[in-house]
Amino acid sequence: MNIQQLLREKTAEAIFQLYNYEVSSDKVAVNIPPNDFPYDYTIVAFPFSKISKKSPEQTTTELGGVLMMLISELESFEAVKGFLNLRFKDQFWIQFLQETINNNSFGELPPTGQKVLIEYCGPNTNKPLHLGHLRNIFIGYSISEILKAAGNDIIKVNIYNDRGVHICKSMLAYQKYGDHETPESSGEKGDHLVGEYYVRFEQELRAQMNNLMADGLSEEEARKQAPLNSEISEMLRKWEDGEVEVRNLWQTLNQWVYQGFEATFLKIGNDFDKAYMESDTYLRGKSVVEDGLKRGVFFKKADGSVWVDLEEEALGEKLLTRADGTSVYITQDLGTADMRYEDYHPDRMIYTVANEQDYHFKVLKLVCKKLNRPYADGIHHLSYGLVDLPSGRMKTREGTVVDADELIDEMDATAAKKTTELGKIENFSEQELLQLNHTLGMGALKFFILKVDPKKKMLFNPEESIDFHGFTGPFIQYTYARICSVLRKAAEKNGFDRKEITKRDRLEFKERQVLMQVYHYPSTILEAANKYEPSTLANYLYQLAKDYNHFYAELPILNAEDESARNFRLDLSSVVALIIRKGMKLLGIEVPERM
RNA sequence: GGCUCCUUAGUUCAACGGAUAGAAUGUGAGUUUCCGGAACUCAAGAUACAGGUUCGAUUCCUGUAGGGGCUACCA
Repeated sequence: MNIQQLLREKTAEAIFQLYNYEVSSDKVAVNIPPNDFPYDYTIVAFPFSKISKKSPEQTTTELGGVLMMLISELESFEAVKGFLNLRFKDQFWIQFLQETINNNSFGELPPTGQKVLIEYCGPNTNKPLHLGHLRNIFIGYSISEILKAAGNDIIKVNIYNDRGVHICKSMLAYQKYGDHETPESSGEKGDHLVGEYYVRFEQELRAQMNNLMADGLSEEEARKQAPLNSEISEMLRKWEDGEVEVRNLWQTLNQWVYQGFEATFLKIGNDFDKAYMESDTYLRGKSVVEDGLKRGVFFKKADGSVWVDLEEEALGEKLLTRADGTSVYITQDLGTADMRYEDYHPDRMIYTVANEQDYHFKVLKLVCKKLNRPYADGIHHLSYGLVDLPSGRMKTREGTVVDADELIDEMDATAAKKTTELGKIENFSEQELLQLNHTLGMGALKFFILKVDPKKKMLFNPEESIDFHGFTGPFIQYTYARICSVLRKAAEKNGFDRKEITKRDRLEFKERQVLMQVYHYPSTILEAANKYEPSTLANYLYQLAKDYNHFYAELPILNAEDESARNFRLDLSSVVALIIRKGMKLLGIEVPERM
């Protein structure tokens, strides 16, 4: 059993013994004291002095005395005010290492039997991915891996927003100005090529509007009257009617975009189990709305538009289909949700979508409930904060959007520069060097993003390149590479056999510190999974690497004072390396054996 | 305007209602011929403001100031 769990239960037992009073064990606070503290755990005993009707010190002391009798692994305790500090025997921790060194599945939690479907990425198919998508993808991918480690079955899905007005914009611009350009002929990545036509459309539209506004029209009027706008509406109509020429154009451009996206996914090490297309799900959504209308869950206004009344929930009235019968955003989501449930019957459906859509997902869940969908309660909006620039939000109009492919290339280049400067890579082949720089560049980028609590907005400054020192991915990767180096040397010298059981009778402070951090790995996985927070794991791994580096700086390993210390420290090192490798993997980050 | 989220060192991020609010970066000063110096050590530096609840508040409640988001028959 987990120590903190044990302490909670034994504390409840002790309080009952002492004062004949029942406290629920999950209300007992067990903390981990500050890092340089000589005690392992702290029980907050202030609340018990009300029960005992004695001073906090006295109550805490009495509790400590009883716990010493109830838990044989305890070595000592100390009562400071209402804080009960507990120290476990060195032997307890040594034994923990011995068990862990032979446990290949350390940190993999038992199966929950739950099936979880997680959606992330969700791009429009009219322009390339940007930094915002990267945060989304890194969070989505990492949470998937973390939930897997926590014992769940995971289905990772993408949703392509592949139809609608915005898609027609790039199509129309290509039709007008494209001149049969292709990714091959232009040498450009498909998503970037299509994105250029999207921008081109906006420029041309702007020009038309400016002319109209010069004639005295308001901006709003100009937008309505611009010829390009009616052409867009016409194209959308043709698309909905399935007109062959438009559909072919649509297919062609979208294929280019998908190929571009795939190339990016490959570079960042991302993959999906399935992709849904809104062009497939929106019709289904319409029939969901019709069905709800028949059942009286929704209502129709005089103009023919369909609404749901959410006044009771203080969310107002929400449009579900337009007066002309066409679908809106939420219509598609209703169809998509049904299809996913049919496909997989998941216990939970997670939507990784930015917090600007908090309202939308509240409504979606509520509407699903009103429709009595069996999956309604399992809907969870994994709402994350936007990535801001120093100037504020990224804006397409102002050209401040940070392109994903460019950023990835820059990270590789920065890594290459650092690697060359440090000059530790003599024996690397060209291929290995490229691989290493990409590993480090992606490690820096992913860690930079994932170390921040997803719920919070975060800031990215394009002027300053992402750091490789301090609280970073490369810091942890370096720690791993250095451990590998030590283990290699140990193997060369004495043929160190990890399976040999470590014998040790007492611990140095730094050893104990690392060991305790190792101990907390499984509970960190569980916490990260429950809170949907890769940042919890990222922070943990950084702390582990830091603790290890302190240990490494202070105590010799290969030249340890005796054989048992040497073997023990090698065991400890290899367990830390294992956790770093597995833990970073859950963040989507690889670790190199040399760097 | 209505709803909602946020405000912690110069800067970027931490802290189940618990001890002296942690890191990183930047700044200054250092690291024994020692297993990898992308590391380690030391110093200075912060809870927007005013109340309230509590043995105890960065955390919970109320108000003020400043900022973000939503408030489309866009997605």
